[in-house]
Amino acid sequence: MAAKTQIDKIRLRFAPSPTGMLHAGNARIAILNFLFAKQNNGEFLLRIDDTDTARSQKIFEKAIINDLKWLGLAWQKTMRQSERMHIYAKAADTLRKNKRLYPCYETPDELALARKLQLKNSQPPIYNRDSLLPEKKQQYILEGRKPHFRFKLEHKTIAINDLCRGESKINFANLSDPVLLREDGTPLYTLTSVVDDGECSISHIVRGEDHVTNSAAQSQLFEALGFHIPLFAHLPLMRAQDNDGPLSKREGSLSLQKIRESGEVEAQSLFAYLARLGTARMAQVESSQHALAKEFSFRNFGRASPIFDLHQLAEINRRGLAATDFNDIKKRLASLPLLNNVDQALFWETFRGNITHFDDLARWADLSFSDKVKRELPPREIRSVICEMLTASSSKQDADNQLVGITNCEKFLHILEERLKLKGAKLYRPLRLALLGCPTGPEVARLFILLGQKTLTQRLCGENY
RNA sequence: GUCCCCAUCGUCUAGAGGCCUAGGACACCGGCUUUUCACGUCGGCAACACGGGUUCAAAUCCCGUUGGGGGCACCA
Repeated sequence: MAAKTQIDKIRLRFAPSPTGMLHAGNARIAILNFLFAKQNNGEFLLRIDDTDTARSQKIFEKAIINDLKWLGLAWQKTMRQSERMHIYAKAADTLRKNKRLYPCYETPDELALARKLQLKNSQPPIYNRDSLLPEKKQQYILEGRKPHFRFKLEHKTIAINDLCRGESKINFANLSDPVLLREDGTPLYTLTSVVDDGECSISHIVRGEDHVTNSAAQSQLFEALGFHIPLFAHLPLMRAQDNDGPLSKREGSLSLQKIRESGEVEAQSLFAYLARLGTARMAQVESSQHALAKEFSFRNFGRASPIFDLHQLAEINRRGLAATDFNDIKKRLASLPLLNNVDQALFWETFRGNITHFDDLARWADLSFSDKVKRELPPREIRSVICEMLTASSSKQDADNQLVGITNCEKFLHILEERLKLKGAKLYRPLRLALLGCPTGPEVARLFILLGQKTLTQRLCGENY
């Protein structure tokens, strides 16, 4: 028995169905699988669960792969269930031989009606195994019906150990025998997933708690097919902020593609947020994949379903950006307008602490370098002193006071304070309005360096000075 | 309807009977620092859903109520 759960290598998978866009909830599950595999030097596989040919689309598959790459996930192998149909047929044969697969003849309408009736009578809507009755079966066959096939669950009660939820009991009498083959002979998820997980020796199945009953039924299927049963971890589903229901059932605003295209969140920030949502470390600053993998543990996660909070995410994003090195972002910086002739490293150093989203940089670039921005010259008394000083500092004789380097700029401003007998907002607000046309922003000394003496003189003293 | 899971500050959570007049992080508010934002620092606001038990003692255990999430497809 011990051998049944023996794990030779940690191997995880993320298995989306290409029937729509990935949303933040899917991404979280993908990330958690990835991190656990990474932590244990295991493998991480991507499996496209495209057995539902009516709903699966190639464009969704591409979008999913794009989204996962954007998030920074990497995987060893990509599989497609549509390419493995012969393998599922073989597995079905095995089950038939073992008398675990039996034909059923009810139509979808009949089944739906039966469920409705059961609910009305306070009964759980469980399949009643009518097709197992010889006389019913006989009658159905005489009617010329084509069968679909169900897996016969053993009706027993077992204890399941879930890495997230701990021990819980499951009574199989409360479950319907799952349909494994459609009337047209094509296999369903319950079968294909187990066959693939078994054949790939998946060690851990990490997914949302909407799968708990699936996992129970599938554990019997793993056994019936002679596979080791993987370890299971079912995480509480994320909820949306507006409490408008679970993410797993919703599309739209929280689709990864939309989040990505909005440009409001860095992939790394989203990754870190989703990796820790539901744990007590949600807002930690250190967020490299390495660090996240190292600290990962299923025990860290609460059992209640957490809310996806955009404000919290924005805060993580802001702090992440403030800590980002120029080298890690210079490629994207180059795509911003107005920065062609600008020292971009300097620009980044100047503004990285003043942005929440990367796109905020466009506004700072505009305020810094655009001719169209309205800026106000400082009042005359400030202007006259500062312009005198600027002229002096630009002369070669006064090399000591030239506006090069942050120290010199700070020194310059302190002298200005003393000469004008002005401090704080009284002095700096007018300077800001003159330099950027905006009363807030980075240190004025930094702006001095960024703008350079010529622009500085123009904006503080006017064109004709 | 039924089965499973859950219930602590605005948010994510710590808490496995006395260490809890409930801790942390983020947000928020205020002081300091300061040249604005930020960073830093100090402080503040702020929660055990409700009702019954059990116990010398309950956020913690039990029961009920209420509330939330999930499952109950020829979807995945």
